[in-house]
Amino acid sequence: MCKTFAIKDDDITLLGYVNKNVKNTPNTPRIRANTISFHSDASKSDTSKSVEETYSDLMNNLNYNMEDPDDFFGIKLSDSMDIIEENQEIQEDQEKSNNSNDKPEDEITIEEPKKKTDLQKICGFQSYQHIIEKAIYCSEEKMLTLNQIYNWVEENVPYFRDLSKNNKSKCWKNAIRHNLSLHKQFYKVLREGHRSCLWAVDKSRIIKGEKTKKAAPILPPSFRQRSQTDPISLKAVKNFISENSGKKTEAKFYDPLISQINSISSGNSSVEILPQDPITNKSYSSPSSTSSSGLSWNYEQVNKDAYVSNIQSWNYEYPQNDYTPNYESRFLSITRMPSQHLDF
DNA sequence: AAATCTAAACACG
DNA sequence: CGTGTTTAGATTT
Ligand SMILES: [Mg+2]
Repeated sequence: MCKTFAIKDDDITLLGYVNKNVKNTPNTPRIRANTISFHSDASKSDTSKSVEETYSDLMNNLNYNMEDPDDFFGIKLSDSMDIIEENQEIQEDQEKSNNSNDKPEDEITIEEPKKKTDLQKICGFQSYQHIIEKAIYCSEEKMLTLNQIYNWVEENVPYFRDLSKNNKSKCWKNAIRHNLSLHKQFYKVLREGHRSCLWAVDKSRIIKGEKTKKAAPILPPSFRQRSQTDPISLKAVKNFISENSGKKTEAKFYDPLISQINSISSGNSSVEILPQDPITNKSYSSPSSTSSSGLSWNYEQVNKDAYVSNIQSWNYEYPQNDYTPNYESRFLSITRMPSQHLDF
């Protein structure tokens, strides 16, 4: 169902910024750019197609209305221009704040960072884990409640304090909770008579390379959420095509059951069975493992009969939740943007 | 490939 | 509704 044509040539990687309503992080827009992916209905892995072939392959498998040449899957060319300008502003702002970054007065001792991560540049801590550890280590009892961690952060990390002042604490507080729960070095100390627990740190609880087993998801491909990266304007695509005429593309095939492209391990799939998508009547192969969110898992063997009967029980009503199926499979998306952009 | 970030569903008192 | 647990897609390293 999904086929990714990554443009291979190093010199033609750039299509443009499409970053306005970054769907995946709507509250924290940031810059990105880079490879183009054509998600189409093509069913086989191809390599070395020309850009033109790739494009026509894409279009032949898609089903959409081209009547408005300025409108491509909800994004208007004019909006694309706005997007570029906004991104330039964002970049300038970031450079400015980087340059004018004299030491904040609330000095906290920070260990010499090994890596300069984005978070490091923004707030002085390498990751949320580091922030939480610091907060807990700074406490008398080496234990804090969630709310005390929030408070420590707001008192000691100007960046997050400012976010809170502007009513934008939802994301980082969520991230704190997420990290507390997810990472094994943070453990709970229950208290009698209190609703919430204390959190403590024990780094020896970290188990490196720990894997989680998981059953293969049983959901019809058509119901699976598609990439959330932004669609781009048709005009931009056409420009790209004409500018890169004849150059070779590399097609990467990936299983429709799994949407995180960069995590699919090639392993020999024990799950050859697989399903035909009842809508397209196409069949797919499945990778044996994927990882996401820092967790990795191996798929358990899927029983064919069970799988088939599951398929037969699929319900093709349009669901009303967020996981709206996208039968058209028509997204043309851009991911991983580098530092340049193309004018279109 | 692995780690991290952002977002959000969901449970529970 | 605040606290916790999880899943997941995107991004960074
Ligand atoms: Mg934990």
